[in-house]
Amino acid sequence: MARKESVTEQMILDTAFEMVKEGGFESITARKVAERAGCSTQPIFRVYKNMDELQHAVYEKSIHFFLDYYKAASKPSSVPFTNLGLTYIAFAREEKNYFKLLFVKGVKGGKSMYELLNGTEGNVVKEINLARSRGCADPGAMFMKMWIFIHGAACMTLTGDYDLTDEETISLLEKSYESFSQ
Amino acid sequence: MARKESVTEQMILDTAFEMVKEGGFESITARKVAERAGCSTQPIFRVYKNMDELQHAVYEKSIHFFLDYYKAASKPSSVPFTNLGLTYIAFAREEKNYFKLLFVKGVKGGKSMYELLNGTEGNVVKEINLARSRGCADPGAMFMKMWIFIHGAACMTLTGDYDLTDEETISLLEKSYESFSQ
DNA sequence: ATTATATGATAACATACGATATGTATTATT
DNA sequence: AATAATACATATCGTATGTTATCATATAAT
Repeated sequence: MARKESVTEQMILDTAFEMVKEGGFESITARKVAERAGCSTQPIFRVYKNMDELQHAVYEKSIHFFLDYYKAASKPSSVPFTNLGLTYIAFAREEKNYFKLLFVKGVKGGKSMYELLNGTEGNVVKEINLARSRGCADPGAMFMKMWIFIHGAACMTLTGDYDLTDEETISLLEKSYESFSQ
Repeated sequence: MARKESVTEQMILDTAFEMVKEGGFESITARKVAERAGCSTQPIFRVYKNMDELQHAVYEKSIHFFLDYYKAASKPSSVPFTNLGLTYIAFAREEKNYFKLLFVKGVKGGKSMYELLNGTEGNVVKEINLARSRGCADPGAMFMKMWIFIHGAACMTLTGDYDLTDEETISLLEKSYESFSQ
């Protein structure tokens, strides 16, 4: 009875998501997404009630993107929080616009930094438990200090004020953990 | 011979600058500035060649605003960098949009974080010298570590992930300096 | 083959933006 | 008072945005 769908929700969402990588979250407009997807603006508003809905979908997809990014990069932890931190900083360097969207801008109704970090795998909890098992007296306070430091480095990569290699970053984080342990 | 000026550059700049406080840098548009200043858009483009010029003037004024803010809040340093850091974090909490403009967004052709911090008074250099005089072996590395930490706390106040009192912040910064000294 | 209907392209509407042309108001000089 | 020069308001242009109405079309069910 009905005409076959030729522009799917996946195509629209993927297109919008890709546009964020280079152009940032603000670069998503109905016309630009349509042009890049090779269609008119009509299918966008068929699938999504309005642009807010599409933006929210892109935000959610960015969350999964980060969690996948972390999963792929995660190695067995040597010093607690250093691996999570290294990945976080690398993500800020390599995926600036997604990092901004998730951890800097503070989207309306978005998830908190802790919720994002902990994810579905309980990453933060795991690291906190690791710290405890290694004799850290107050793993929660340790996480706070380490994360302030890690987030600072990540944000400074955005403005070009932090530019260390992964090896240097690892060394810096391990030394910091040691310092905060005293 | 000529008509008297009733809309001055100061009025326009002050209006635009005030608008940033609540609405952010992006809220500055020719029409909104004009409405708030009680004039048409014409005087804006008489004084400034285009909106880019006005934005740049607002950016410069924001720099002076930060430097004045720091000057007013600066106390004799106890532990190096803690006072500068406390003020920086307080500025992020109380003047979110100016903080974003100066230290997060990275304006085209804008000053680097270090340039802004050091300002006309050489604030950073003073703190580095203080650290050296107190026996710090590598004051430059100490500044880097301390500032990554301080910037992290400041950025986390923007998203509500850091919410300590000034007293707690001072204590945290002093302990961090001590930790990094080991 | 016909028909019903969702799909999507075209075009348009309403709004907001930077920027500018034009006419009017105002002021100092003559 | 007349004149010239500048400032300002009004109106407008061109563009970009979200959103929607119209309509041709493809396609599955009959």
